[in-house]
Amino acid sequence: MSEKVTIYDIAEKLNITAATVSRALNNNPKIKEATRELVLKTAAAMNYKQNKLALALKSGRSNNIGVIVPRIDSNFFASVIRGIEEELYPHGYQVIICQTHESIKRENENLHTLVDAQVDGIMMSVTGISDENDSAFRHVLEKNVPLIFFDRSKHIDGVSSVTINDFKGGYLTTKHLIDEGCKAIAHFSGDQSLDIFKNRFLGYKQALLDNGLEFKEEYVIYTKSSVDAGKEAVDNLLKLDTPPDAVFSSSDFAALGAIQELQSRNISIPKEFCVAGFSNEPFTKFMELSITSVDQSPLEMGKMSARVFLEQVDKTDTIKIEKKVVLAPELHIRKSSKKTNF
Amino acid sequence: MSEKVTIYDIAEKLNITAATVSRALNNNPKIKEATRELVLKTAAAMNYKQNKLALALKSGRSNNIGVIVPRIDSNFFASVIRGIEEELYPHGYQVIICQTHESIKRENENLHTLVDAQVDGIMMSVTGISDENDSAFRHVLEKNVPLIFFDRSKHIDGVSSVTINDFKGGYLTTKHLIDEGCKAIAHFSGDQSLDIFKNRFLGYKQALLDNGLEFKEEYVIYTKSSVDAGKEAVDNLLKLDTPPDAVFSSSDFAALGAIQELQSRNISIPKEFCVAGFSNEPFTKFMELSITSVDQSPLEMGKMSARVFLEQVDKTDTIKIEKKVVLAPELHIRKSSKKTNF
DNA sequence: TACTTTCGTGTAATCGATTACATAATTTAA
DNA sequence: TTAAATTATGTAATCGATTACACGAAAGTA
Repeated sequence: MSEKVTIYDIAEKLNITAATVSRALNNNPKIKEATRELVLKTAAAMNYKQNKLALALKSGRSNNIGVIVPRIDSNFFASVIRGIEEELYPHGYQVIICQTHESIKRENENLHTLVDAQVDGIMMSVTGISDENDSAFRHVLEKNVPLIFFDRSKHIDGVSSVTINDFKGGYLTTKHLIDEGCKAIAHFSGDQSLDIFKNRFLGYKQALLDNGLEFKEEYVIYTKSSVDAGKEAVDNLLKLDTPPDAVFSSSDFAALGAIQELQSRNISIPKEFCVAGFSNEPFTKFMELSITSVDQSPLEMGKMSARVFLEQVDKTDTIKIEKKVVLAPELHIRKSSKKTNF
Repeated sequence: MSEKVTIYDIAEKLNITAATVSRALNNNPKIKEATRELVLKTAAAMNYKQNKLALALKSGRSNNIGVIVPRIDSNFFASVIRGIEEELYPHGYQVIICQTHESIKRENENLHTLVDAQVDGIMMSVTGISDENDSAFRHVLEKNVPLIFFDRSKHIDGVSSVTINDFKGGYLTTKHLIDEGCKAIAHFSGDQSLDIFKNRFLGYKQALLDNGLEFKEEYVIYTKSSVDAGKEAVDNLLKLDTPPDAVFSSSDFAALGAIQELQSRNISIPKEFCVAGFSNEPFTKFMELSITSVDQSPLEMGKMSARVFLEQVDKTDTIKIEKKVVLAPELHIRKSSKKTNF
């Protein structure tokens, strides 16, 4: 059933050598036109398909690129991957997916596996929990495999990145809450060893200071990105002597939890308490009480990452390119924080 | 920078041949224990890494599997892929992602590309729009590449599938609406050339008949899976002489659209009108008016697909295996359809 | 005509690993 | 002690494509 046809089979049939067949198929200029046409016709007739594995071995390029994300079943990461796939499809690259589940060990394994599989490039969102050990990343770079961080980035020489301006995202959102009249704004942060959470926090803080509001350490709560974590965080905030009247959450899920908890206590949103999230998860706009959130344009981020990869992949090795692309965040103001009239 | 170490380098250093090195590394029983240890030690010292591409060429197996989905940025498909990846990770397979965007042309291209890349198996959710041309699928089977359909399946000899019992899902949901006292239940369906939509419809119809309700053609509306489509569909239903008092939607998004449209008309849910969806998208449980929906256990579906693949991949070619796994749907009853007390 | 280019194709090495077969080394049996 | 059996290793082909180099034939030049 369906014997594999090789260039040797074509060569034999035409009484020429495989070298000539290869040249004809690759549009090598030093081949007679008549021969080329004959080979092409015969190849088509015999249903020849190039063996990519042989090509990959010979060339050292697999035409695969690897993508490493904490998990794929999150709207954000799935959208980024969609963008990557769409941008790379016309160039003939296949996208290999790896998940870390926020495990450094898994991240390192994935990096090594991808290098071993000789992918032509790696795009990833790092798993943050601080590890001093960059050896897996260095291993990638030593092998001259282009490495690109998206969203969650790290400072490593030779690595390009595509991120959004998280500082600005935090700033804009906080400023918006201030403009709505909020006086005591809390913040849900994530693991600040990750730049994204650090910068959202810094943007938040700066917006407070620039607008004459006091920054209170007790208003900053470190939460996981989950509904339950959001509930618990609000619970803690409301126990304070002077509880806040708004929260800017680095996570939409935590923001949702906050809203659910506030509603269960009959605290009116946005009248008594405003809530804003981050990531613009689909549900934020679907809710009846739609949730204000910062869009990270994941699709664009994926496409941009792919473009950066394409730029790097064919450059001569001599010049080390390191490109930092920063996308603009976009604040979507919705009911959860809009006190003033629509 | 980081020369690639091959078995020839190891052989040279130890004054033996590459064959011996290969055997030692592969735990071939006919190698002297001392030699094996020496090779292993040397390989480790030299930081040897097996070249997967060479192995793939020699063995004809790439250790990659392909997954084709309409789009990746849907919670359902992303979760299935997550399941596949997690199940296959311990077995050393890498997962290649392809999107069709519901285009048959793209689907066929992807199938050919994956076969050309010599993946060891393909798992996919078909793009339904009726095409009589099964040649791409047959091409896969001729090459002896295990092919597994999940969720959206097709009847093709030699192809295994993992689906849920959509008929039952439709039946259960409709029965539930009847039990809540609904007398005139409408249905939003999708492209019925896809079994999933056909079967949900049939389950719906059967539940009506089994419970003495009239089946009305005019209550069945074919919609896209989008919020706007749901709004429009409800709009049309309400124009009928005897408008329905409930809808079972094959899409959560259309169900959401229905709810939004009903609410904008001040029709009370679930008191005057009940709504149920399908897929158990995350937002259905997040809404204040949470939406009744059928869970398809996508994670389990992915894992199961992977397991079916693993069963098939090593079987001798002589026996043709064709496994049909049908998972049970699970109805999640929520506020949008729960008239009676909680 | 004789000599140099140019053109088209063949030869053979290469990418890195695996493995059937051959052979050398060692052990066992007689 | 010698033949037979066993064990460990080497030799070389193979997977399928690409490509530097060699070479014969055709074309151009003097």
